[in-house]
Amino acid sequence: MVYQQPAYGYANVSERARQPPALAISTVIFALRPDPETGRPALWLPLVRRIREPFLGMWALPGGPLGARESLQEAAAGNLAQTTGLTPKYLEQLYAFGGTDRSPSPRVVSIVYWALVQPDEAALSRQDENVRWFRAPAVGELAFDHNEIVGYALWRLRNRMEYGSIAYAFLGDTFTLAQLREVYEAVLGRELEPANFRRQLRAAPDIEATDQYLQGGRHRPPRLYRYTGALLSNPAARSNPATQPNPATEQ
Amino acid sequence: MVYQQPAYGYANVSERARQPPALAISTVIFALRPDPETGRPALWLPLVRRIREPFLGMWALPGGPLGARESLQEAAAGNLAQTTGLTPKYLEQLYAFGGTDRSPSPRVVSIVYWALVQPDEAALSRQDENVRWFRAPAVGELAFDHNEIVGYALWRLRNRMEYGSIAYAFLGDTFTLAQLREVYEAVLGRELEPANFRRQLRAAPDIEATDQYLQGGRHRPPRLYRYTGALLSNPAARSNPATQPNPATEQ
DNA sequence: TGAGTTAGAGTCATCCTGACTTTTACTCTT
DNA sequence: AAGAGTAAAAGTCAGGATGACTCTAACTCA
Repeated sequence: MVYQQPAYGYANVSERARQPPALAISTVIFALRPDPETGRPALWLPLVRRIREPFLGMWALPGGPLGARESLQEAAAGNLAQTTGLTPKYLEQLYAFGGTDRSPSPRVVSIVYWALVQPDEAALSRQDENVRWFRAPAVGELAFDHNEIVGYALWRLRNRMEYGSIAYAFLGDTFTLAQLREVYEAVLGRELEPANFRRQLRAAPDIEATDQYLQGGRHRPPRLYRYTGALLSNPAARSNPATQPNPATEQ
Repeated sequence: MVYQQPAYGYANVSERARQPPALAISTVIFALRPDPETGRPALWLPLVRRIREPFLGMWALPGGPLGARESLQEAAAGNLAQTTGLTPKYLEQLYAFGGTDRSPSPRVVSIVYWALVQPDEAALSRQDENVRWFRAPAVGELAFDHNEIVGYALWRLRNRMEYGSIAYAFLGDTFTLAQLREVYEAVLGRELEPANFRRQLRAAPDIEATDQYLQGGRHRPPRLYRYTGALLSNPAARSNPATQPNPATEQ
């Protein structure tokens, strides 16, 4: 509205903005760990403590700058490994947050990723003075607009769960149907009928029964299953719509 | 993996990267206009011609830099109005593209939005030597990675259409059920049963029958309807999951 | 050996969906 | 003025999916 500006020009970015906004990559990490009260699997996420101003001492999402030779995805993965020691099974872009008032003085645009890790991996992760796991969604007051970001990530997680193959990212290579159901229950926040859940999963195409059973329980040993489908849904990984035939012209 | 880096530090961005990546905002705009062959509504999108290197002369998505006092959303809307003269009814973030090789030399991270406009508005939009509408998905070879971006936007549009209240963004304030069905057909690329479509829409909560009828056709005049629900689903606009009651503990 | 526990299969009424038919209300042509 | 043409709107029906529930199988522990 103010600028007299040619139609399109990346090259112009630095000409105009004296202080171009800084770019940061952050990640919301989710894992299932037992609830201290009920003992049942529940959602947790790790946060790191700010060791400099602004918001010094407060908890925040792990993150950092974008390396010159890293893609956004690589930056998220790399920074995650550094700050928390985690290498997630699932890592996908969540949203780019770029409000003008989300950080004092130098303006920061954050591209936020969200990750899902398996419980055993989560148990290995570093935990010290500056890294701690919190039970979602009760994470207290966070630095910047990170409460809003965590809320949005939770919403997306639940949304994806309803029509997506995302639950398997919380689990190991093989799993019982009860374990898979507990993932759904923990994320969706409600109980599911075990019998109906089993029926639906038997109809799912890319879940495959192994010939192994999980021993050790005080009851009939459950069969182990394996997921054979794909997990990620990046723009690069999606099926290409442009090459699909037009059904309206067929038949 | 290489950097020795404190846990979290936005302030570090400029210390390390000598040339911090430039930030650009682009938008994929969709509108329904008649197909020149069949005359039925089809998907179109406007592109602008590059007037400088790189990719000089090629078609590209409208876009530009991020103003210092603009949010990302405002930047997308403002740039849209400048380059194409459009003020979309629906405007939402699509994805942030940040591969290291998507633009020659200075590296550019693009935060891409997607917009839906009504046909009458689209007809008003500027169209000249440097702005032209293309029939999706046949847009030819575009600058940068914009073919990939358009493909992803199309995929998202179809995905949203299946369980979303997005179709109304293509239409005016009131519309007939046949018009709404044509929107679905154009986007999904297949024909729908008019009778079943009607039944489903009668069951939808936020679609409301007016007492007006569209005259002028050579047949029984159809009733006009109005959409009363919300369109956008930004992180800010979503319903907050943390405040929702837990269904498992009810009843 | 029997009680306890969960796995896993099966039953049944109900809702939703796709495919189709019928009736209504308008315009255009003869 | 009457009938043909067209699309709107309502109705019908079979099949599939879903939610709630019951019953049997297979293990462990006291």
